[in-house]
Amino acid sequence: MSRKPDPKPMPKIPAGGIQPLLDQSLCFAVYSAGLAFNRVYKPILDPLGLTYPQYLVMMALWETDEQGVGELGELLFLESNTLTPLIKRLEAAGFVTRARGAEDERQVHVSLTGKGRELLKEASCIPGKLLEAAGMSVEQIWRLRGSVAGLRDKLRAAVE
Amino acid sequence: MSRKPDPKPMPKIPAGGIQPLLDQSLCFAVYSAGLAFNRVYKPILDPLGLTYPQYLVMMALWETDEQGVGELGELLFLESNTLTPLIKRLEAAGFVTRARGAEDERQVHVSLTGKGRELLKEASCIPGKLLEAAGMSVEQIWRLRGSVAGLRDKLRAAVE
DNA sequence: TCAAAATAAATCGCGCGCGATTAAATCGCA
DNA sequence: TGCGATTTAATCGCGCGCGATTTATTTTGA
Repeated sequence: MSRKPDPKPMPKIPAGGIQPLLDQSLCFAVYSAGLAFNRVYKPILDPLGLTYPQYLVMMALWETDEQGVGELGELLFLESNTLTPLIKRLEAAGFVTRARGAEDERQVHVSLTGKGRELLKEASCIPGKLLEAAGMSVEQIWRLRGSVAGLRDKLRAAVE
Repeated sequence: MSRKPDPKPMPKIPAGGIQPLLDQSLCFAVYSAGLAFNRVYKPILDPLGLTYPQYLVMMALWETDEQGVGELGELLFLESNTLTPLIKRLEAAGFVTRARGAEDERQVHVSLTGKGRELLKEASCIPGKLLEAAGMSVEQIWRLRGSVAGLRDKLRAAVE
């Protein structure tokens, strides 16, 4: 078990600044990996009638049913200007219902319909398919997930 | 130097499938990290008059001037339906010019203007700013970049 | 030679993300 | 109690990503 030598040399970043290079950028790696995930998910989610962001909302609701738009936004790091039309499309597709809160009429509670709960059965095979597409061990994926989530949290902290 | 214990237990994925969970998903980590990058870049790129995808195209051109739409697409993993309007906006902003190829008139060559080359000077400080926002060592970032790019390549290979 | 196939970019429509703003309900506090 | 401040969601406009299609050019092979 010897350490594999890094195939590319690590770039230096002097204080004066450097030329930003595409394939040396972590941001571009994350950006293009996001595109790649979308392309893997597309043929898997199309038969379910979901887009990828809609799938994320459904995941949040399968985990905890009946959540407010604001709560979903905190989980997904999205605002109501993104979530409201997305959730309306999920409602139009029959997966969720939207209802104003009784105690606080500013809030809108999003709940799964029977059809929405049923969809979880068909979705349960998705993590396995992604695991195969990623072509990495569960351990590797889990470590990478932690690193990327940590990066996200650092970046979020940097803009307050 | 002892190994830090993983704060979260690694999930099992039995063959029958499991409930997909948001914060255990590598895809969501990448998705939300992408959102976070965008939010860090916004206040940095706004003064330059660039969006984040436009900045990526400029990076590609700063590295190699005069590239075809197809070449840029291969570098950035984007198609002409995304790049054409984006590049037209860069042209309208005065950063690039577009010209049909002389030998093959189907191709459109994108070249930097003087203004576009000038912009590199103001952009050279960006990697440093991002390094600070990420709050990680250069070594950590470089390793993570490699892992995420490797994941992207595996995912791309999985959809041909 | 020349028409069919292939290739490159552009066009169109839709669903995000998000900054800015608006509308409505609740809260706070004099 | 009442009125301004705050909170919550919704609305609007713009720039991506991308599937599907179109247009223009080049390549091909009978």
